[in-house]
Amino acid sequence: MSLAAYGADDPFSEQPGHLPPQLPRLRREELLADAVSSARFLLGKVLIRDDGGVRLAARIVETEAYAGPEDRASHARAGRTPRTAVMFGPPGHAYVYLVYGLHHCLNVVCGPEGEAAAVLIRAVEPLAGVARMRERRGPSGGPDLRLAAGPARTCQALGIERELSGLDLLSDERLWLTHDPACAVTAEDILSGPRIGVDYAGPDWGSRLWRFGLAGSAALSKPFEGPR
DNA sequence: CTCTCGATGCGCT
DNA sequence: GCGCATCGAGAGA
Repeated sequence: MSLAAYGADDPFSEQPGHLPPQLPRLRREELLADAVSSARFLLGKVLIRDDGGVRLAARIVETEAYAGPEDRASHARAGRTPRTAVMFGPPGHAYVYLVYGLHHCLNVVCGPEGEAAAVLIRAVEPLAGVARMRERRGPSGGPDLRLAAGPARTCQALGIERELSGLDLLSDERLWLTHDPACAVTAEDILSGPRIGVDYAGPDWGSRLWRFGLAGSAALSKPFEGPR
């Protein structure tokens, strides 16, 4: 994958009005599958953010699957509430929430309408607009490749907060999902492991290997255990 | 390197 | 009122 393809090395790439390469958006039918399939599918897809005219781009390298109301680790476990209503809607919308009172996390709603399945975006590799991401992350941002190595770091780097919850990632002009062949991932490069921070869900739902990551990426939020 | 702990807002039981 | 799909600073080894 080359940063140059996104104009990251172009000093004009972060000026308002700069036109990014036209990558095709994901289509809604591509997100109709269950949460586990969708979590794997989203690896290698490119998230684009229009941050007040500054174009940010990042490759998704880590995800987690959340099944729906029956999944004791999912926010949908309490049923449809004002906060989680978007999860019960059609696939392709963003579900953004505040956790621990200070951090935001981004999910992609997937599966048929009413299922309330979703995929948590846990880490991305910066592709364009790295200077802006660094500004947003502050002095503890670390190396470029680790600017968005975590679900809350991803939201902080991309300027994603609750006001964006509910937007349609397949049509919105502020945040959307695209295909880029240069960023594609093959099945044998996908690692899996237990979801992070969901022990409260009990031994069954808490131990499912529903966290997925791109082998070899320096942007993973934490290592995956075991060989391959 | 690993571990512990505090920050902090709010949705839901 | 409880408890969180996290992060970063600081201490110790």
